[in-house]
This record gives sequence, structure tokens and C-alpha cells, in this order.
Amino acid sequence: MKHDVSPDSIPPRGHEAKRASIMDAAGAVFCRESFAGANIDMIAAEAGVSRQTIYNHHGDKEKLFVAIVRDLTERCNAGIFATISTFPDQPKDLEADLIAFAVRMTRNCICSRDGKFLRKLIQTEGERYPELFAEWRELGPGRTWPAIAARFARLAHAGFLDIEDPDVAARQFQALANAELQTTFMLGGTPTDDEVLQSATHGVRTFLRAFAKRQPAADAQKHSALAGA
Amino acid sequence: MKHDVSPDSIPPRGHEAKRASIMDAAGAVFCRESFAGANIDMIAAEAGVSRQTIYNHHGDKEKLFVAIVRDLTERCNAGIFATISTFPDQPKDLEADLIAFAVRMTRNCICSRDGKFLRKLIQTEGERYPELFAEWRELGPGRTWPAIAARFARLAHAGFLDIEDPDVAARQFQALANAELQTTFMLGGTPTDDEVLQSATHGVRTFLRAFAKRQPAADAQKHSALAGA
DNA sequence: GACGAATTAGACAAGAGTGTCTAAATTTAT
DNA sequence: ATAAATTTAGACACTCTTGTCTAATTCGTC
Repeated sequence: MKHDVSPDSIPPRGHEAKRASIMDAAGAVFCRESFAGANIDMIAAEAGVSRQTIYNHHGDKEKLFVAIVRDLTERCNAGIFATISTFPDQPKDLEADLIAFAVRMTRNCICSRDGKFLRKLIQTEGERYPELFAEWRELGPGRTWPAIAARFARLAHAGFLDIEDPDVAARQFQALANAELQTTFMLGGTPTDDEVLQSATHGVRTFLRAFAKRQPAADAQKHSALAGA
Repeated sequence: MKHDVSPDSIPPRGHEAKRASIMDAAGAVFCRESFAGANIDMIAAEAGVSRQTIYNHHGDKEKLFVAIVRDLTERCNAGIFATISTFPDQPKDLEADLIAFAVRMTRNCICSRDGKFLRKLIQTEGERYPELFAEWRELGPGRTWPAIAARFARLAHAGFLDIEDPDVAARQFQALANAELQTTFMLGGTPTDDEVLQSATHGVRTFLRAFAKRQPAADAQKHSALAGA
């Protein structure tokens, strides 16, 4: 019998390494080849694992696929929320801070390995697994958009921006920041750091032309940050 | 021997009906199932044609796929240029006219059957056929973006907008117009007319907050449309 | 070092899909 | 009507893939 030191029957340690290796490889292969085009032997080879081990861990191809999507959704969500937490609530230089935030968002969440994989899987297989991707929609965009919108609302309330609808503004911010990367994303490519910075810079400038407080009049506005801590 | 009335040996008339039927069905099936997931029997059934006929027309699955992508690219390009030609060069009501244009763009080019299919195929198989999709990139975005940018440049030159870089403005216009439809597009869905109008309206308003001529001062600007015909 | 659990290679049956071939039926134009 | 071209259904060989099974091996732990 086993010691069972941990709460729930946790299988040996080495397992987890294999498991992670399988998840990584399966994500990559499903992403590259699509569900139908991927085959278990490819995944096994890429994971450095025997085919049987994959069946031992996940049962069958479809269960494996579902596990991958759930895993990617979780990991991406974590990344997105981590990045949202770096939103400039008390910006020193509004433009520079928003550009930096936009770049972080694009690099860490959209261009990241997980981000790229999840996006591709959603685009490719979304229609085939309605309930799975409905789940993603709720847990992903359904939670992240309000969180981003709330940050913009705060920024507006603190007097830095002139926003009517924070939800719309949040989506437009993201759209503007990535406006010049669309074609690259379409083809599954990864933009260079320079391209990301360019697009973010142009996007944020336009965003601020639209939403920055209109008449700075005197400096009365600037110091009226009574919404602070 | 045949009359050979037309320039190059044109096969019988009825062929074309079958050919078109095959293209339609193949586009739909490839889009729905991805290249690897699609099978010829499915396409044959959906086209109301025997499997052998498909092989007679196109040789093999891959050649058929390439033919589909080329066909869709051409048709979409035609649609995009047709829509671009309705760009409001001499707008009566700038906001209303740009909103209407944005809606046409989204409905006719992005939400259209061909647009949806082409987009999905590019996203799904783009990495697998680099040269084919490089071709698309040149003939598609490579030609349409400059065309749209040129229209915005004209509008700016005519005094309606305050734009520094028309290429950037064109991409941002498009990004803003579809900002609220991204999640729907991701999952392969088609937004309602209402959603399209909403997103376009919000997008154009933001676009104009950023790029409308700043100080309308008198009405001097409005009538200085000396860039006209 | 010895035990039990997990992993491995390989063979295997079953099923599905591609692309070819044939002979019959259908269409099209003369 | 007749002749040529095209389409069709079905059978076919071939390949690939899935998922299972077995026996040998390796790994982690005591």
C-alpha cells in the first residue's frame, strides 16, 4: 500500500513530468495539424513518450483534446489576469503607461505560446465543440473583458479619461493596440517586438486622441485626482 | 472534332454547373471540417455529384483545395473592391456615411459566405501552405489596404479628417468597426445586423473623436473642398 | 537490492479514406 | 437518331489511424 501523504491519491511524481510533456506536445500538434490532422503517434513522438502512455493518461484522442483546451484556457486566463493586474491605475505618463500595458497584453497573452495555441484551436475547432467553447467563452472573455473595462472605468473616474461606456472602450483599446497585427495573426505568425510596439503606440495614440480629457483648461483637472487611495 | 468556337478548348456547358457545384460544396466542407477532416465523399454528396467526377475535374484532394482558395481569394477581392468603391468621398453626413460604409464592409466582405470561408481556411491551413497564402497576402490585403488607405487620404486632403498616416488610419478604422465582433468571429459565428451596426457605430464615433478636424472654427473648412472633381 | 507501479515496443484487428478502374447510363451536340 | 464525351455506381488495392493487448523493461521507493 502507499503512504498517501497528500490529500487525494496522488500518483507518483514522475508521472507529472510525462503528463506535462504530453500536454505540451498535444497542444502543439493539435494546433499545427488540427484535430483531424493530428495523430497520436505524432504527439507521442513529440512528447518523447510511448503511444500507450497517452492512452493510459487520457483514454482517447477526443478526451485528450478536451483536456488540452481546458488546460490552455486556465493557463491563458491566469496570464491575462496577471497582466491586467499591471494596468496603470495611477499613471505618471498616461500615454507611455498605456502603451507599455498594451505591449504586455499582446506579448504575454496573445503572442505567448499558450495564447497562440488556444486562439488557433478555438478558431479551428470552435464550431465542432460548441459546449466546450461556450465554457471557454464564459471563463475567458466573459471574465476578462469586464475586468479590463473596470480598470478603464477607474481611470476615467480618476479624471484621466473621458469615457462613456467602459466596456466599449476596453474592446476598442484592444482592437486599436493590435490593429496592425491582424494579417500576421491570421496566418499564425508571431510579430516582432518592433511590430508589437509600433501597433501599440499608434493604437494608444489614437485611443487617447479619442478619450483623453478634452480641455485641460488650467491644471485644475490634473490635480483633482480625489478618487485615489 | 469540335468546333472550338471559343479561344481555348472549352469543355461542354453542363460541366460548368457541376464545376461550380463542386467548388461550392468543397468550400463549405473544407471550411467546416478542415483539410484533413474533410473527405471527398462528403464533398461529392454535398455537391450532388459522384466522387469520380471530382477526381476528373481536379485530380486530387490537394489540387482541389488549392483551387478553392484561389477561387475564394478572387471572389472576395472582387467583393472588397466593389465595396471600397462605395467609400464616401464627398460625405454629406460624415459620421452616418462612414458608419454605413463600415457596415457594408463587415456585411459584404467579412460576414459573407465567401469571406467567412476564406478567413477560416487561412486561419486553419495558412501555416501548411505558405506559398499559397503568401499569394493571398499579396493579392488580398496587399492590394485592398492601400486602396482603403487612399480613400482616407483623399478624405483628409479634402478637409474632412485630420490624419497623419492614412495606412494606420485605415487599419484602425477597420479594427474599430469590428471591435465588438471579435469573439463572435473567433468562434466562426455570424453577428446579427444589430450587432454589426452597434459595433460600427461605436467604432466610427471613436474614430471621429480621434480624427475629425479639431477646430471647426468657422464654416471656412467645410466649404474648402477644392480637392473634388 | 527488491518490490510494485508505470512505461515501453511491437503486433494486432477494425475502420476509414484516397485514388484507380470498369462497365453501364446519361447527357450534349451533330 | 447517332456518336462522342461525361457522369455514375460500385468494387478495388492501398495506406493510414485508432485503440487494444501482451510481454519485457524501466523507474521510484523502501
